[in-house]
Amino acid sequence: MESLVNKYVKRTSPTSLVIGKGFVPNMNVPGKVFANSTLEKLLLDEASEIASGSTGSFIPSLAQVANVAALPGIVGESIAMPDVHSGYGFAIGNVAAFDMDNPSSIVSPGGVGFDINCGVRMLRTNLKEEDVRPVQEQLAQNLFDHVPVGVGSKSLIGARTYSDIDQILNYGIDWALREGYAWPEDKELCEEQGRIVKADANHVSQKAKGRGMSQLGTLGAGNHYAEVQVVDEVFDATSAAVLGLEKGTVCMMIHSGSRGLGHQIASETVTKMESLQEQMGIQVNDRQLVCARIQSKEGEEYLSAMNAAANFAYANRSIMTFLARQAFAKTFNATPDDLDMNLVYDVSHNIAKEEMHLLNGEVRRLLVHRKGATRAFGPFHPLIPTAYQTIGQPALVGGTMGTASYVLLGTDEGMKTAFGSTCHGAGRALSRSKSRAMIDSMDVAERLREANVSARVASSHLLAEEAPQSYKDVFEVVQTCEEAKLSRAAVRMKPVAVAKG
DNA sequence: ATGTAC
Repeated sequence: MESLVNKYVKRTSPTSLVIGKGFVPNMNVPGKVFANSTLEKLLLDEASEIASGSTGSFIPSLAQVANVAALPGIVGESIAMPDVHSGYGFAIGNVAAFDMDNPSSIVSPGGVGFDINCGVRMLRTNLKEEDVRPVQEQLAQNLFDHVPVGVGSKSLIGARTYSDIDQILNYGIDWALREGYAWPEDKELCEEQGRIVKADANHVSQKAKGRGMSQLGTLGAGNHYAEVQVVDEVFDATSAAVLGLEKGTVCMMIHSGSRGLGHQIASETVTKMESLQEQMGIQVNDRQLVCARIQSKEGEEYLSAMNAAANFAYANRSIMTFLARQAFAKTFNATPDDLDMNLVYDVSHNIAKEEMHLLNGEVRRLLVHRKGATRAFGPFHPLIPTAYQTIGQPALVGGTMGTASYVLLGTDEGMKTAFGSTCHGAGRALSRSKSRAMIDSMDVAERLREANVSARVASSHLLAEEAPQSYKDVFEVVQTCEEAKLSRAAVRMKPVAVAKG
C-alpha cells in the first residue's frame, strides 16, 4: 500500500491530492481528496496501518475513494471531503456523480449510507447566552426528557397505523405540517422543501415500516444528538444577519436520520443487489460496492425507497423539532413562538440526488451520491431558499461533544470542483472499539464540565466513543473547505447543553 | 448508523 501511495497519490495544491488511475484496477476517472497536510497525514497513517495487516478486511479511505472511481458511469472525479474516513463500500465523506443518461451508470446503497437522509437541522431563538446560562442544566434535562434518545428508544408521538407511515414516506414534512408538528415556514428552509416527490412507499417493506412506526420522532444513538449552542464567532456579519444569527444568539442543532427504517431498506437492498450482481454483469472492486444500474428495475426501486426513507427522516426531524420547541417552552416559561424558534436550515448528508451540473461546458443530468458530505450550492442557485439566494446554501457542520459547530455557505467554485458539496463534520479518527479501549468516559465527562457543557447521555460508553479525541479537528476540516473554496464559514457555535443516545 | 448476528 505504501509504495502504491507514493506512486499514485500526488499533492496538487495546498488543499488537494489526486489519486491517479492505476492505484486500484479499472479506474474510470481519477480520485481527488481535499486535505491539507495535517489531514493528509491521518489518511496516510490509516493506509499504512492497513499495510501492517492488523485490521482484517478494513479498506483505507484512499483505496475506497479509488474503488468508487472504478464504478460504471462515474463522471468527473471520485471526490473525498476533508473529513473523509473509511465506511461501508464508499468512504464516509465521498462524493460521486454518475451520468443518468448513460445506461451503464449505477446507484449504490453504500454510496448513500445505511442511515438514509441522516442530516442536521438548525433552529435559532431570540435568546442570548446570558438567558440560557442560569438554566442550562434544566434545559439539558428537559431536552433529554422530551426527545427519546438511545438505541431502541420508542416514539412518544406520531404514526399509529401503516397508513400513517405510508403518508409519511410519500409526503415527508407535509405530513408533519398537516398533523401540526411543523410550522408552515419550516418547509421552505429544508433542502428539497422537506419532501422528495419521487418517493414510493410501495417499495418499502412492511418490516421497514414496522421499525419506522415505533421510532418516529426519536433521535437514535452514536453521533446523533440534540444540542443547544451559542454563536461565539461571526466570520461574515452580512451573511450571519441573513441567517438571523449574531454573536451570543442561542440556537440548537438536531442531528438524526431515518433510524431503523432507513437501515432496514439499506440492508434489504444490499442483500437483493448482491444476489443479482453477477447476472447484472457489473464488476466492482469491493463486494461492499454492490450496486444496480440506475435505469434498471432494482435501481429505480432502491431510489424510490431511498427517497421514501428521506421523507421519513424529514418527518422525524420535524417531530423532534416540535419536542425541542416544547422543551424550550417549558424551560423558559414561554411559547416557542415567543422565542422565535425558527429554522435556520435543514440539510441532508447521506443521500443520492438527481441534479443538473455543468461538466466540461455541457449541462448534464447526474445522480450525485453524497455520503457524509453536504450539498452546498452557490449563490443564486434555483434550489436555494429565496431568503438565502444572495449568500449561498447553508451547510450545517456539527462538531463533536464539547467542540465547535459551524454554518458554512456554498460557493460558485464548489459547484465546479465538487458538484456543489462540502464537509459534514469532523470525521472519525479512531474506530469506536479503539475509542472505548483508549479513552476514559469519566475523563470526557470532566472535560465537558470544564467546558461548561451540560450533557445528558443515555449510555456511558458513548462518552468515550464520541469524545473529541475520537475525531479529527473540525477546525482543520472547515479551514480546508474554506481554503479550497468549497464553502466559506459564516458563523461558529459553541455547545452549551447536549442530549445524546 | 443499527432491535450492533443468520
